[in-house]
Amino acid sequence: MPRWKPDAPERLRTAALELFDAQGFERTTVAEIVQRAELTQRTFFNHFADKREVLFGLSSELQREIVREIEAGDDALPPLDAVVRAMEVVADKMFENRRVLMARRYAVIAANPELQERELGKNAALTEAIAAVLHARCGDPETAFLTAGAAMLAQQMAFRNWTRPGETRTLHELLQDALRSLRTTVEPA
Amino acid sequence: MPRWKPDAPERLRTAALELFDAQGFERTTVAEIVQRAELTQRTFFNHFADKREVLFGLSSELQREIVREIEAGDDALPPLDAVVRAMEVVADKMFENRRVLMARRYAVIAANPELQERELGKNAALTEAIAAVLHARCGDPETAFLTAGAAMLAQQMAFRNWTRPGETRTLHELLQDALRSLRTTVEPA
DNA sequence: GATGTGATTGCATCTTGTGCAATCACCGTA
DNA sequence: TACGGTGATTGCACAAGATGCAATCACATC
Repeated sequence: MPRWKPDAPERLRTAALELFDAQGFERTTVAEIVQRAELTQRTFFNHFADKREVLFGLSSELQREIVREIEAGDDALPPLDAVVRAMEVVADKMFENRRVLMARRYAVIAANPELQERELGKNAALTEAIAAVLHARCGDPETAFLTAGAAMLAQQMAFRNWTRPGETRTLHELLQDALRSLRTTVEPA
Repeated sequence: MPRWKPDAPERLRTAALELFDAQGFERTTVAEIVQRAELTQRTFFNHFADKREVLFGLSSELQREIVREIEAGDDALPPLDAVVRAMEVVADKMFENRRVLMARRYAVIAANPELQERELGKNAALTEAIAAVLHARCGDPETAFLTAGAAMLAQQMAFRNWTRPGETRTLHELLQDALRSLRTTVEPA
């Protein structure tokens, strides 16, 4: 007989998502989450720095993968294309098979300002990480930052569309579309 | 004899900035802030939704002004130029004369993740507001969002440089530079 | 002089988040 | 088998942030 039921973090994550989905983030207390997961508050805060963080377990892995993919990618590609290409690869690997889950999670985040802020923070960290890789690879930090920011803009747009109900295209395709749109939008008249 | 010393919100803002600057955001309690401002905690939370918000008094005005300036601006300009132009005008009006104050505030924000998240949230709200104006004016919401996002990217870059110690160019100039860099960066090879 | 308004306050209470010490199944080793 | 170390979990006390509600009282209005 094991001392504890296994995989506490995952139990907390699913309990939290279910409750947030059902009653909203603010009207859900950590006490409720840990009760449903059969754990204690102290354990919750052992695994997650704060209440919001329970929704962002994938983001560090996402960042690692994208950085890795850029570094492994084609050196000859223009930087912006290289980054978006990496995003496409990672999207296929990490997102396409969990579309409904991601959409549910995204809806929860979209419904709450605190969670949106956290999401923006994660995106900003990812932007910096991408900029750092580009800086190391090509040169000038400003160009690196702008390239990373532009890629993230395309990613945001693609992701929004991907989670829209009724949308059937893959995130991969939507990323390519978004990059094209971005280019024609920014292009000097 | 007036019942209270005047301008409670402003007293809270300056007290907070001074303390955050001196000891950092996390090591400053609301109790300390209100003591320095000769008010009570309850009054603090009457004026500001939370502890962070005390640093973001300008952002609603900023958003109003930028939106107004876009609406009043030259209709013939390409959208991205129109937005950046509006930002330049507002920068001249609201920022150039408070450079040191803005830099101090920015340093405080840059030193704390919670404040950075709030800043990102304000930026996102501004992006949406700009996108809404463009959407109303030109058409397609996706293009509007990408244009707004691109302009904000340039703004972020310009602002970073503007608050760098030793930088002497105006935010206006830096915005134009940033837009040029962005265009050459995103441009297809 | 009576009355209503609104900024401020006090108090009770809830929630989030942290530090610290204790528990005890599990694992490797003698 | 016995023994000791490890590490995930827990309990408890407590600081700080945040909210609801009722009370105060200078000021403006009539």
